[in-house]
Amino acid sequence: MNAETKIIYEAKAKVLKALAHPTRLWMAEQLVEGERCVCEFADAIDADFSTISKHLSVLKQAGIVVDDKRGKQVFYRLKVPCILNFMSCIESVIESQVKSQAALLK
Amino acid sequence: MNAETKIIYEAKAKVLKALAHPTRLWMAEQLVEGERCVCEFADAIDADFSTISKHLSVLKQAGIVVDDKRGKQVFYRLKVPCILNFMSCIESVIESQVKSQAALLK
DNA sequence: AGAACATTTGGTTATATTGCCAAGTAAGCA
DNA sequence: TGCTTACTTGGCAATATAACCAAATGTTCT
Repeated sequence: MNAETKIIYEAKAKVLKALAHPTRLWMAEQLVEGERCVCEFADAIDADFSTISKHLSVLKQAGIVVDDKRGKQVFYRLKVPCILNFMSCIESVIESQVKSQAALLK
Repeated sequence: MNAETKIIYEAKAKVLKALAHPTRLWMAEQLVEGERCVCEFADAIDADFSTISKHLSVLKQAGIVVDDKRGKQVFYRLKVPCILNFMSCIESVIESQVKSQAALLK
């Protein structure tokens, strides 16, 4: 792995890392259906407002979402909408794991 | 977000987390082309043998790879081969970021 | 059986992440 | 202008991750 490859994989990993948290992943998936304001996430998630804000900031830093302040509210939406694409793969990983564990119980 | 949803997103996040490291992501992508033994990774990656082994163990725990000991060597391969699918999306996130940054320089 | 090789595991330290609280900012309303 | 609402930011403590070294395991070769 040369220096350039390393930089590329660090960049890719950073994007994945941003999504690799249950709350952030859930928020990203919600955004597939359209923009949401921070208050809507705050209603749905049992965590401090500041925690939610920080999670959104991680997604923003990673280039996954963009924010848009309108009046008192801040709306977030997906910058690159293809995130939905990989969830089916993640789900098949989990499914395959569940099957392996079930096989062990036999 | 109810308790069940939370568990599902924790499981999904765990898979993403396993891939969210430059070395592990690179290894997973290498495996798209076919199985590799630990020694092959050790040749390509500038890190301790034990570090590489631990990374592979994280991928295994997450259900992304399976291992297969043959003689003295241990071969790893993808358990669920669709990982390639999401890299194009990650790449477009990065591309979009590069464009945003380029726009700022104008 | 003992040496050599390939890999894993345990232990430690450095660093990063998470989540809460408290304080700060910015917009709209009284 | 001051109050309230909607967030963001800073700071801190708890926990998780990462990398290395050293030691352990399992396999083949002599």
